[in-house]
Amino acid sequence: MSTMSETLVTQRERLIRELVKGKEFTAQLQNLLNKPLKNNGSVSAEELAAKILRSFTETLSVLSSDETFQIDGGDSGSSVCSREIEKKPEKVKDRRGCYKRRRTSDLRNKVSPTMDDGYAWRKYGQKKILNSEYPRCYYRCTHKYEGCKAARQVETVKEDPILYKITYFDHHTCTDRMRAPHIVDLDPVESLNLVSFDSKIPFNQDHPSYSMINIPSGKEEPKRETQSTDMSDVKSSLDDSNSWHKIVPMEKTSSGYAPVWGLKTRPCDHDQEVASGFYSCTSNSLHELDMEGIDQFGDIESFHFD
DNA sequence: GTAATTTGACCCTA
DNA sequence: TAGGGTCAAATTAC
Repeated sequence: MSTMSETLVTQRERLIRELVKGKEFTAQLQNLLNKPLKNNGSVSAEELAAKILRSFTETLSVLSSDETFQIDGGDSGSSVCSREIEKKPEKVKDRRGCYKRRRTSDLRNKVSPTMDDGYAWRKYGQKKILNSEYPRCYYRCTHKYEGCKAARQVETVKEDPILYKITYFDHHTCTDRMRAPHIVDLDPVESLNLVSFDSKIPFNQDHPSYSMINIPSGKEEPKRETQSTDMSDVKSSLDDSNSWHKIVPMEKTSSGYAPVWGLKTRPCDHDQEVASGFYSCTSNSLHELDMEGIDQFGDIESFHFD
């Protein structure tokens, strides 16, 4: 018995060692990728990639060689257990052991004025949270039963009830995006920053935290207060000097509110690069939006900037 | 009829 | 043991 626990400890140590190595190699690779022209002389990107691969292969081999660490083929969060199939005669099913709590390591947080990120979500629960006046809503990907493990939790931000705090778990393995904007294919946390078709605030409401085009979409929430179905309305809304702000969500910063992002290939003088290839512009006078980029369904295919 | 949402119960974990 | 995550029957919407 003690031999078994000793083996387990050894296995754990190996796992931790390998994962730490993998993390270090990844950090080095990231460094290299940030400075592709300035190789620091120590290791090449190829070598690092090979090391990372070896490290994770080793980790996986440890995991798969021991029953204790068998990777659960099912859902990391909830799962339908065999007990359910056994159809107990009791009115209340015994669900003990039916699900595991979702792991918290692979989660991403986002505060957004909109819940919509282009994916199709199915709500499966809602909970009142202690010391919070707003409930937390639980969603999983509509394609869960096709194997997609993505899930998210949505909460109204206490300090700013027009905003949602969205926590994403796992990544979509399904490819279906209900009505995704065709700008770039990013993680939901990123992509929901780009364009949204669903908001808590009616178009033109003068709230400091954000403003954006309220483009009609195929499936709307019934509670929508206003929506424009005429693209000329959208275009006219772009004609004023704040047009850029109309399509760019504003984010709380230490100095007030600022545009969060913009997808541009060519920055202007006012721009700050907020991520590689992404610029946020704080000027009011600027870039004309090419409306040809918006198709008849309201999907934005591309933006053209002057 | 089917799909989505609501909601109370169940159960895991800190 | 309380709080929170998930299940699943009931209800609602389409």
